[in-house]
Amino acid sequence: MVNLLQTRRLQRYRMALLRLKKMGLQKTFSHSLSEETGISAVLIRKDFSQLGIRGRRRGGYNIDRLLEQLKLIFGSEKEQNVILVGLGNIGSALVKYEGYRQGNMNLVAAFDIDPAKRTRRYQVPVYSLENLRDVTDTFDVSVAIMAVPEFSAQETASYLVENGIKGILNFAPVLLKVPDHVLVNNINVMVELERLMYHTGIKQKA
Amino acid sequence: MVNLLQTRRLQRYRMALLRLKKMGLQKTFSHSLSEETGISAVLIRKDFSQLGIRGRRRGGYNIDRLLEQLKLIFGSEKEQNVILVGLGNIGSALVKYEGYRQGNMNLVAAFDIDPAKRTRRYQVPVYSLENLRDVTDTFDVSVAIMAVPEFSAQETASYLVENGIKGILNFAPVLLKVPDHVLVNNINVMVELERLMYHTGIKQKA
DNA sequence: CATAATATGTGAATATATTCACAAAGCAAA
DNA sequence: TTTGCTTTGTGAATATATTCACATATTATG
Repeated sequence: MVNLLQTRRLQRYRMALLRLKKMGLQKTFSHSLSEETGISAVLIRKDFSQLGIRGRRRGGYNIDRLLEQLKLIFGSEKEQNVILVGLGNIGSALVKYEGYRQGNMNLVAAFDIDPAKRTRRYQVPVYSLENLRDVTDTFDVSVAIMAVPEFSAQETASYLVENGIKGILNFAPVLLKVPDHVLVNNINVMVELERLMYHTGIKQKA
Repeated sequence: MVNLLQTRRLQRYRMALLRLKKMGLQKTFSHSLSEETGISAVLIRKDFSQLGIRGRRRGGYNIDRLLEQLKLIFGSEKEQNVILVGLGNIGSALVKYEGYRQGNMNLVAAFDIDPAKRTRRYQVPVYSLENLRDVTDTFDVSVAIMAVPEFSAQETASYLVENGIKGILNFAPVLLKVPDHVLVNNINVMVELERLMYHTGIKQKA
């Protein structure tokens, strides 16, 4: 019912709506949202319409109601637990990050092969991957952030999947081979930078 | 000529090719690349064809030649300089990151408003944003990584643009308003996590 | 040299996503 | 209550991306 492209947009709507709400607004219009999100007004209306969210022909959309309905669609009233694997540069940054709560998430544990990393210096307990199953069982975790080096990425991913992980946020620049029921989202800083380089380069030539 | 969708794929090809090369292979086939990248073989051939890259009707594609041609298309033989703005959690991780060189990039300086951050503890000099123009002029920088808090993101972005930045890799969860000639790429960890949550949730219900 | 096998290359068909164009609803004001 | 303006909601048209189907080139082999 809701496809991948849409989820991305829905989140943009949500973020924009939260911003507008914080500014004290109570209602909004497809055009304002468009302004705020960069998504065309028609498309916004189509999305809402398709999701069964309806506005008023002149009064626009009620922000609170909208947020509520988006929350329903995104599901997960209850907080969801996440784990983090790999405490390198990116991993350590993510363990210090404080925004999980805001997104209704909770980072419950981190994992690293290096015993030196497994100290109490971090905000969450750090374990060896051997303890993975314990943690996933205890906290009912199905999503993992994976910030491990490229060479061990596939192995780690397979291990995570074996132990019940169904969603992986992967920072390694490799295409992970996982079963169909597992979803991988990739974040690759270098790739994004290179794309910028390429396009600024093009502009110079033109 | 090369659209945004394609650049993403081209980079995947490049990464996969580098991997294959490292494994000692000299030639490859659209099917192998498909296996490696998750992109369909036909689409790969179409892409190559459209870019004027031709293989042999039976021998497949020569990896070195392919890489060379991709490099030509991506342009930028010469190293490009990048700056980093904001030394919070993510910023500090990115300043420590060592992979820029590999992508033919060079992180030349970082910026932060907090004077305490402007020490020599980091691998690159850290300045106040007042010195931005000096740095961009000296190093001919047109791309910036922006890892600043949400509330100052728009302001920072505008300032960067005023000072000649044409590409921004933005980690703040806001849609930046920039002139048409500026390209923004967003990376948002929370959004990606939420999408995973959403989809693993769906699977549970189904 | 003929034949079989393998991959590429590409026009046509299909699928997907987005915009256009406009009717219908709702509010405001005369 | 009528008129006019605004904004939603949506079928149809367009644009974009991907796959199908197959002709064509190339190599290997008997």
